[in-house]
Amino acid sequence: MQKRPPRQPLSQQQVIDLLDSHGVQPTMQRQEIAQVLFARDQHLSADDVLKQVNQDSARVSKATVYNTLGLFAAKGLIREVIVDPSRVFYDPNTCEHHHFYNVDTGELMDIDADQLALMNLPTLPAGTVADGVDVIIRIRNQASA
Amino acid sequence: MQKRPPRQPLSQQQVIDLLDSHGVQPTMQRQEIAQVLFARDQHLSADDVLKQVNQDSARVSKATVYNTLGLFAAKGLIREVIVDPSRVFYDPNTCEHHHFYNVDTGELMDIDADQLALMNLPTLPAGTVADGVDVIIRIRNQASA
DNA sequence: GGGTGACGTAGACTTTGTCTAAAAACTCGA
DNA sequence: TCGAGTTTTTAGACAAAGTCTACGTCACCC
Repeated sequence: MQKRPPRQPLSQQQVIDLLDSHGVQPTMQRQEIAQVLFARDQHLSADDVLKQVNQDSARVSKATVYNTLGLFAAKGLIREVIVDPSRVFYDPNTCEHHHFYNVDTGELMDIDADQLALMNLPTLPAGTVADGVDVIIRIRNQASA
Repeated sequence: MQKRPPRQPLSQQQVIDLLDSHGVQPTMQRQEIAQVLFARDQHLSADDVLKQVNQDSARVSKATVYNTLGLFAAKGLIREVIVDPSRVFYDPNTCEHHHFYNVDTGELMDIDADQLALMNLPTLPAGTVADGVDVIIRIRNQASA
């Protein structure tokens, strides 16, 4: 768990420091991807990242986007959010928090940890350690069937 | 929410009644699929169901398996569980409960609702209604990195 | 210069799931 | 029983997300 990072576009130096501090070599491609991820408080799929990174002619390959997102997640820079069977979202907010997921629109919204408390965490199965707790509140638009 | 259904293999009549009572026409294929789903307390992917239904020469097509699982979920017979980016699991237990998901093994285990309480449900975004709450506790094997 | 290791890449490939068009199976009244 | 209309099933084509492979490039170090 780390402090919530700032949400204005980061300077190149800030991005480099961020990567460095998580033990990630700050290559050009990784910096580009980090810029996109941390530019604003948003939840992006791999494909979103791929499109945004490549929209103004800077070219990063699909394989690199997937590799990098996996690396960032493994290093704790971002968090995978699994709510939609068709794709994984990546969340630059690594503070403890949870999610609303609008089934109709595909929209994903944060819920601050202090808005939703969990009581009585159950004992884990023997030989296992906790890796994280995800709470997803699925919502629908009122009008929809 | 309904009572937890029995978990011994169901008689054909029980299956027919179960489908009927949820407003699902009990065709042969749907009965076969329901038998597999409700045979034991287990979480199956669509592919698991497809294989089990077809293992002893009874033939149900892929399209029908997917259609039927979707129908059963829509009618509240089973519940979709989204924990793994690569596939959806179907849970015959529709009582309120949550899940452990072992990231190392892919194993999915139930947590009874009374083992884990949620406090302070946050207010929903305007114009939306709740559709369900999923809590997933991700766990790893102790030995693994 | 030449070796080494980390990184990036294109494109083929895999897997999960959806779609389409047609066939088969029920329903129900006459 | 016939036949029209509806529902269900089907094979196979298709789509999308993600992975893999084999190679290319670059930095570093001797």
